Amino acid sequence: MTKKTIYDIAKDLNLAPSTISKVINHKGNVSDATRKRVLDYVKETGYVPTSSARMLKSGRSYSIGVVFTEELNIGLEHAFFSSLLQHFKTYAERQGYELSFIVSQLGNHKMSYYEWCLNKKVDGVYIVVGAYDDKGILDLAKRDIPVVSNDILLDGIKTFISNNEQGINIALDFFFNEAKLKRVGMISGPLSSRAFKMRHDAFYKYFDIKGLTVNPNHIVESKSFGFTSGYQAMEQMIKNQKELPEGIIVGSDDIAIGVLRCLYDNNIKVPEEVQLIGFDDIHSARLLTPSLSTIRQDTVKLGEAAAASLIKMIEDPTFEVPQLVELPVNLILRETTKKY
Amino acid sequence: MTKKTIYDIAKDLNLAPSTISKVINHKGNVSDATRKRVLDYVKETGYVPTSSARMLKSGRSYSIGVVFTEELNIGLEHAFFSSLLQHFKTYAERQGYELSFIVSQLGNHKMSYYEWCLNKKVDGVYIVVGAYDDKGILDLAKRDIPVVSNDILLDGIKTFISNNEQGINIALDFFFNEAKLKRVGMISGPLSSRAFKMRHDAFYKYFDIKGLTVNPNHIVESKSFGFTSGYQAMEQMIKNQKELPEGIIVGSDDIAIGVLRCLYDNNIKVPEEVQLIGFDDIHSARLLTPSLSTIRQDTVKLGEAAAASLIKMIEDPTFEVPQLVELPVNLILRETTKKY
DNA sequence: TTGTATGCGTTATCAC
DNA sequence: GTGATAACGCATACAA
Repeated sequence: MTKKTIYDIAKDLNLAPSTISKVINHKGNVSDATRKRVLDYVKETGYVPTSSARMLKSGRSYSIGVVFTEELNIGLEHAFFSSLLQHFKTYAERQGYELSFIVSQLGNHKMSYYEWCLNKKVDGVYIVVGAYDDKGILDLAKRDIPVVSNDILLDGIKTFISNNEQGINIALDFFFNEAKLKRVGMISGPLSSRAFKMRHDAFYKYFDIKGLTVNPNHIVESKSFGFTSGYQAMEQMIKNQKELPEGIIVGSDDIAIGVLRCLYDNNIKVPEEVQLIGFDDIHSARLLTPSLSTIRQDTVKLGEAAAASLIKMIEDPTFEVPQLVELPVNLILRETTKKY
Repeated sequence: MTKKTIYDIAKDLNLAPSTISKVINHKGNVSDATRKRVLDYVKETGYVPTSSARMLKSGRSYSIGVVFTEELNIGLEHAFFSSLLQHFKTYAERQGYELSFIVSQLGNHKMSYYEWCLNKKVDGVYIVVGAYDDKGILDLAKRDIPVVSNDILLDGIKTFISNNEQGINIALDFFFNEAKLKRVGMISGPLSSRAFKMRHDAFYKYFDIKGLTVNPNHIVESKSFGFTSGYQAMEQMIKNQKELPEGIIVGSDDIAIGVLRCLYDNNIKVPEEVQLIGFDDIHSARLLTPSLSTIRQDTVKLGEAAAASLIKMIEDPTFEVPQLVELPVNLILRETTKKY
C-alpha cells in the first residue's frame, strides 16, 4: 500500500487539491455538498495527511519533547517519575499531542536539546526529571519555546511541584500533636537536589517556628536516591547515638525502604520503637510489610497540570502561566506509624 | 531566531545548496577544501537539517513507534515493562533512533496504528505490551512494516521473550532436588495472558515428565496482575485445605507481593513454613522483607535484543530474524526460600 | 568538482 | 465556491 495524497483524492473526486486541503483543515469556504463528498471519501479510504509535509509547510508538529534525565541510570524504572510521565502522557494524548523523547543524536547528527526542538519542530518541552548542571536544559530555558517541568526550578521554565513545606508540616504535626513524640528526626535525600533541600529546610523551619531544637544526631543526609543509601544513612544514625528518634521523616519512599530494612535488620521495631513517614507515595509503598506511611504527592494532578499548562501555552502564546505552581499533598497513614 | 537553511549557508559561503547537502550527508564528491569550509560553518552556527523536509524527501524518519498498551491503567508504572522500554530506548538512541509513542489521534485526526506509522513515516514498531484483542496490533502485524515485541506472539511480529519453561523448570528443580520438598504448588497469573499460560503449562509438563501428580488444591489462578489479586488467590488456597504446599511458584513478582502479604497476615512464616519463588525480578523484589526469591528475566538483554533486531530489519530488509527468540532466565535465591 | 532543476505532500494566496 | 500556483527545506539526478 502506497500512501494516498490529496492529489489522488482530488483526481478521484474531480476536485482541486486545495479544496481537499480546505475540507480537511476546516478552512475557507467549501459547499456542504463537496465537503460531505470529501469527508466521506476520507473516512472510507482512511486517508491521513502526511505529517512531514504538513510540518514543513506549517511549522507545527503537534508534538511535545520529553526530557527524562537518567539519574543513576534508573530512568523509567524510577517509580515516581514514571508515574508523572504516565499521567502527563495520558493527558497530552487526549488533547491530540504526541510525546517524543528528546535525544542528542539523530541519524548521525549531534545536537543540543534546543536544536533538536527546532529540528523536530516540537511545540513545547516537558522536563520530567532534569539535572541542574545540564547545559542543554539551561540553554533551553533561555529560548522562547514553551517549557514546563515537574521537577526543576529555573527561570524560563514553568514548574509544577508539590508543596514540600506543607508536606513536612503535616508530617511533623502528626508526630508532635497526634503522636505526642519528643524526639523527631529526618533522613533527607541528597541536598544537591532542590526538592530534598526544600524538605530539609522546611523541617528546620518548623522547629524554628515552634521553638524546638533540632538534635543534629537525629539528622542524616542520604548520599543518594535509593535503597542502599537509605540503609547506610540509617546505619549511620544508629551509630551516632544510643537514643534514636521516636519518629523519622524520610526524604523519599525509595530511601525509606532502605531505612525500613536497616531498622528490621537491627531488630528495631517499626512502628513500636521508631515511626517512619516517607515522601512520594510510590506504588510499592503500600505493598511493603509494614506498609509505609508517607506524604503523598498527587502525580495525576501534577502531570496533568503540567500538560494542561504546556498545551495552553502552545495554543495561546499570550497565556500567562505562573512561574511556580505548588500542589497540595496529604499524609497517608499506614503501618509504619501508630494509630492514635 | 529563525532557522537557517542550506540555502542561507550556500549564499553565505558562495556555494550551491546541493553542495551543502552533499557535505552534510557524506555523499557525492566534494573537494576537501569546500567540505572543510562547510563543516566549519555548520559547526560554528550549529546548523541542523530540518527533519520534516528531510523526511518528506527521503521517506525515512529515524524513528520507532512504541505501542504500550495500558493494561489496567498501570502503564509506565508497571515495573517490568517500564524496564524493558527503558533498555530498548537506551539501545535505540545510541543507534540514532528516536522513540515516539503511537497514538490514535493527532491534531484532530483519528487513525489506526498503521495509519499513524504511515503518517509519521516511522521506520519500525516496538510493542512493549500489547493485548491480543487489539485490532490495531492485529492489523499492524499483517503489514510490511518491521515490528518487534517483548510481549505478544503473533505472525508478522518478531518476538523476544524469556524462556518461560526453563524458568519454571529451574524453580521446580530447586524445590524438588535442592529443597527436597514434597508438596509444591503454583499461583499463576491470569491464563488469558500468553506468558502466564506458558508458565502454567510448563508447571504441569514438569510434573508429567517426572511422573508426579499435581494436587489441584495447590493450584490457584490469580484473577488479575497485581497485589490484590495475588492476596486473594493466596487466601483462596488457604481456604482450600489445611495442608498448604511447602513451596509455591508465583506467576509474577507483582502477584507474589500480594501472596507474601497474605501469608504474613495469616501468620504463616516465610520461608519456614512456605517457600516462595516469583517471576520477573522486578526492582522492588529485592527490597521487600523478606526479599523475594524469583526467576529473573533479563530485561536488559530482552530490550536490547528487540531493539537490535528491529534496527537491523530496518536497515537491511533482507535480514532474517527468527519469529521467536527465547532468552534464558535464572533463579535468584533470596529470603523467601531457605538456604541449602 | 560544482551548480541547476525538480519533486516530495502540504498549505496558503490568489485569481477565477 | 473552486482551482491554479507558489512556497516550505531538502535530496538527487543531471548538466556544466
